[in-house]
Amino acid sequence: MTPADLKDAVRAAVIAVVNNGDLAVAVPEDVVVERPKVKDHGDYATNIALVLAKPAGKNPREVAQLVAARLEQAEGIDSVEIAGPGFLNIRLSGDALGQVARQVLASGAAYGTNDRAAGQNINLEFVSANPTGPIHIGGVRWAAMGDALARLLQASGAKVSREYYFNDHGAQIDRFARSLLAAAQGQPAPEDGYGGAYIAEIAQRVTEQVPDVLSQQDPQEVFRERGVALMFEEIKASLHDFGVDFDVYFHENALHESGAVERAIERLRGLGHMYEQDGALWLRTTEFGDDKDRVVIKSDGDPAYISGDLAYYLDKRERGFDRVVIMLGADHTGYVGRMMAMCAAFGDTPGVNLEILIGQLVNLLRDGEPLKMSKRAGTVITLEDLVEAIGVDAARYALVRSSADSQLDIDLDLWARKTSDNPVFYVQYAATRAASVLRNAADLGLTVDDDADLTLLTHPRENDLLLALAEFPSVVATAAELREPHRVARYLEEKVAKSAQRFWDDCQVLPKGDEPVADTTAPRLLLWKATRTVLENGLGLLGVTAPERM
RNA sequence: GCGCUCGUAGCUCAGUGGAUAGAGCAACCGCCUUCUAAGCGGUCGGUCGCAGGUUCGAGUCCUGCCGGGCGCGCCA
Repeated sequence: MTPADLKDAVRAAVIAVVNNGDLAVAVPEDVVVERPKVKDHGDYATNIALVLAKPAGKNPREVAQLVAARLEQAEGIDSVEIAGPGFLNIRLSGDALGQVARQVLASGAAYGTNDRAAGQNINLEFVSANPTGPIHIGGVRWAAMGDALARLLQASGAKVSREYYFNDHGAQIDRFARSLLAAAQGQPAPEDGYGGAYIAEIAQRVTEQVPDVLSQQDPQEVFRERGVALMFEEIKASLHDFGVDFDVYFHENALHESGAVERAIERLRGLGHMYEQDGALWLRTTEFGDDKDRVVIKSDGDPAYISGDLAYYLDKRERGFDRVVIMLGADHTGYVGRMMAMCAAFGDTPGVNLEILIGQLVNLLRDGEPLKMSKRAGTVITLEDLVEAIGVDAARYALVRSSADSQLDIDLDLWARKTSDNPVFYVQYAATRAASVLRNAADLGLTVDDDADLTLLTHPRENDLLLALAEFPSVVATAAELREPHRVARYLEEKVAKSAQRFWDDCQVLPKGDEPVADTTAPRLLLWKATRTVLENGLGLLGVTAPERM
């Protein structure tokens, strides 16, 4: 009996009461079944009676009694109590709960997947850091969270394309090229240019590739082209080492070279949303809620930055994506209005066809002090720095375990620690304990028996753990739907790992010394295997490994 | 000034309108001759920034105010 099964049972009970003529209401499509906070309130609770009371014109406790009487008859349900204003507190029969472990094993690596987003074709763009330098800490949050979200959406049945928008067009690239040239000539960085050791390094590599670069006719062009390519490879490589690979690396330049920008502008012109003023071409975004209209082609004839966004959005839609999701840093909050207006100008629905997720900034702390970053001083903290300090698993976990809405402080000392203070180690330790029990069992010649008698799992710790495992699919679905991967991390930590550690502490599994094999050994082994499966699957969704031993 | 966002325990953070607001850390007290003590149990700790409103019910939704962050260019 999973929560989903229980929902069906509750709904069936309501239908029965309605068909019986005792209740005159429309049966809701979805009913809420949740784990009560207080243990005395049973395994699950539903507020269905409170929801139906008003439309039914009865008081909630009356409705509760009608539904409870039916629900109590359902298979797998031990008891239903009416509590408080009209909650139904439900207790499952021991066997129904134990079945969860068997279901986990039957699904294996697929346990937790769901079809809530089936049929959606999603384009997920994230990181998209400029190719003018290494990926710094701001982009890393999205690398971890975007990749986790992609995995979650896929686990919910969506088709997902991970995409990286590579801004290799425009003035910033010129500044980058000038900076490389200056470095190669042994001159200081230009006033508006980029500094730091990586500039010198890239300049050096370009010089190695083209030894006579400085005597060529247009050396800056050589530095631009080769420098961008080298930076691009470096960014791709460090993301790959971080466990993040994209399906498409889209070059902004392509939009300008292929005529896609012009086509997008023509489309909008045809829809009547473009106008000329002061020698520039404008998009009337105010018509769609933006606070000012936006210049698309500047009066000097050059395309403004937004022109690329127009063409890029249209391109994504034409490639067949019905949902375009873009993850941006807090320094891009000002974009949202114009992007949504643009989406509407194309005749699409903002919030559905286009979603923009904004993530707040990340601070790194060492010895309780924030690490200050300065591009000028070259004290930029990069993805590699973070990985070097705490490792890929800890970095990814730290970055996804908090809501993107809140600014995040990452204490490097804490996350580098190999103790239980460090949340990722806490979860991984639970996973290794599960692995170790299974390994030790195998050494004793005990295999996991799918037919183990699960009614023997009656200990409160076993009960808690089973309830935790049963929640996994709905946690995955919710996290995907709300675009909140942190829900998975919190679930693994606070529900699964916690329950598993307690289970370990109170419920011996394997015989010690000359002890005979206990009746509980087989069902407990099965429960451990199910636990290991959920931890593996859950950590996998976050891009974090589940080690066999530590 | 306008817009977005955040404000929950000493600290870092959970809590998609439900019951007595949770977890980890920190502090203090316990539990290892036996499957990993890298763990477990317990104590302490809160006017959910403030004030109104909506609701049977508000940390959650609405309004105003206070405080922090970010953004408001024919830059990209």
